Amino acid sequence: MTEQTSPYHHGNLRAALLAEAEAMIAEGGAGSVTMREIGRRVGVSRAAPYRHFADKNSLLVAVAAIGFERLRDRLRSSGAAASRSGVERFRRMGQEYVRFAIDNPAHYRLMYGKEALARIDRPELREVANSLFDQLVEVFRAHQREGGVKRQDPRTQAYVAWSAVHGLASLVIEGQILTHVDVDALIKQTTQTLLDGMRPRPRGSPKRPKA
Amino acid sequence: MTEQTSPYHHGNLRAALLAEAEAMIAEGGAGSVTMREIGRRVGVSRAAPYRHFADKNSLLVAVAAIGFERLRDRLRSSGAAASRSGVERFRRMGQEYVRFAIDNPAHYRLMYGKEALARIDRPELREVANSLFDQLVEVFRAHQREGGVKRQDPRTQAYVAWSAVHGLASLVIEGQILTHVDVDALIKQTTQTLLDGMRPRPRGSPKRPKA
DNA sequence: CGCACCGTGTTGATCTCGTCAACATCCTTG
DNA sequence: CAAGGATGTTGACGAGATCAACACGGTGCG
Repeated sequence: MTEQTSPYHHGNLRAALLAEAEAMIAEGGAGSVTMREIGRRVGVSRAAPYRHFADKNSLLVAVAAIGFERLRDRLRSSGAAASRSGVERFRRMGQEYVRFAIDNPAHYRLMYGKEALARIDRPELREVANSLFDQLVEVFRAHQREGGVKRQDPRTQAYVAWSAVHGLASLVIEGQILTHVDVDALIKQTTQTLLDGMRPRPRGSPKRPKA
Repeated sequence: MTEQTSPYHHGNLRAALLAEAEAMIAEGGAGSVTMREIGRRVGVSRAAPYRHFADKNSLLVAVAAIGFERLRDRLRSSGAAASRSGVERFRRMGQEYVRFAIDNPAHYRLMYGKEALARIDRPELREVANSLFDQLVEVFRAHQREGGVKRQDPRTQAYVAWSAVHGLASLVIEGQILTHVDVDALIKQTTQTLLDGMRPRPRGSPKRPKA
């Protein structure tokens, strides 16, 4: 396996390209990714990548899809590892979600940036993103059974929660939140607000407090 | 003023460039913007834009800044026009915020996409974005006085709310939310959840319901 | 065993871009 | 009216995305 004599055929170019692309994204953002440079780094010619990806966009879509899978798995394991309490589990997942974005800002941006990935609808992406969402829905369904949240369409709840964590993650990695702010506290505040806002009303629900 | 003889000097190129750039962004996204094409459309040479913007990125930053101003003003007037009730005002603003993004997806994306705007920190952008945020903080401050929301750092509340609406807007324009979903309902659900989650506890606050 | 074929790589060539440099126009001001 | 600055123009570069034609190597068939 020790191909020191640079064999004509790489052996596993596709995987190498994906890995290199991911590395470049982490280093300089998706904008710094170049088919030529990727080839250079992997040690192949500029056109070689085209044997594995129709075009640059396809390569980026593949990288983005990998990101979704990774995020999904990370949330899955963090959810499973959390204590039994649905609340705690929810909190934990929210935290992991934002952490993932902070740990991989450029990759995260790519995952959600339609701009970077041309405007075509890529079924592959939609699919893996949906599997992430479905996981969230499941959490709410379970949480409803525990009585922790209001009984209503869990998908709506999932969308609201997803919006909140994705929004926070996005604002943080785009530098919109002042640096001196305690992000962890903000995450907690966000998940807590969501939970409180979705908590079932004891009985007669006074829509307005008073004013 | 009817310069039919294509005068050597355009007269107001800078403004024309900004307008054209914005139009191109609306049409094909920020990625479709090209210095050469902008010049072409406006009727000047490819290098002319460089007399008004140091580089492409500067032009885009200027367009993004305009977007923030517009969004800020839109929120301002929608807030002012709303009924006196802080709750209603808040709801209205959230709705306007998401609507703005839906009405100008590519522009909105540009505003928040560090990727599209190189990674440099542009003070101009930060400033106008902050003025938007400050406005939100004010709303919470006022709402606290009315007793509509918990008394705590209003900036934290503003961040949480901003995250939620920005996240929702982002997911919608990136196509992450299934098309058949009622976005307006989702907006309402989001603002309501936030309000409920931030409502002051009557008295002894039972952190956990029971389980 | 020898060869046609397919999957992979390679180099050459084309087209679009961003941007800089040198030069042309105008307008304003002294 | 001439100097100077602002605003435009064309020519030239170098980087990139791709496509086309051609080279390598391993495989399966006769």
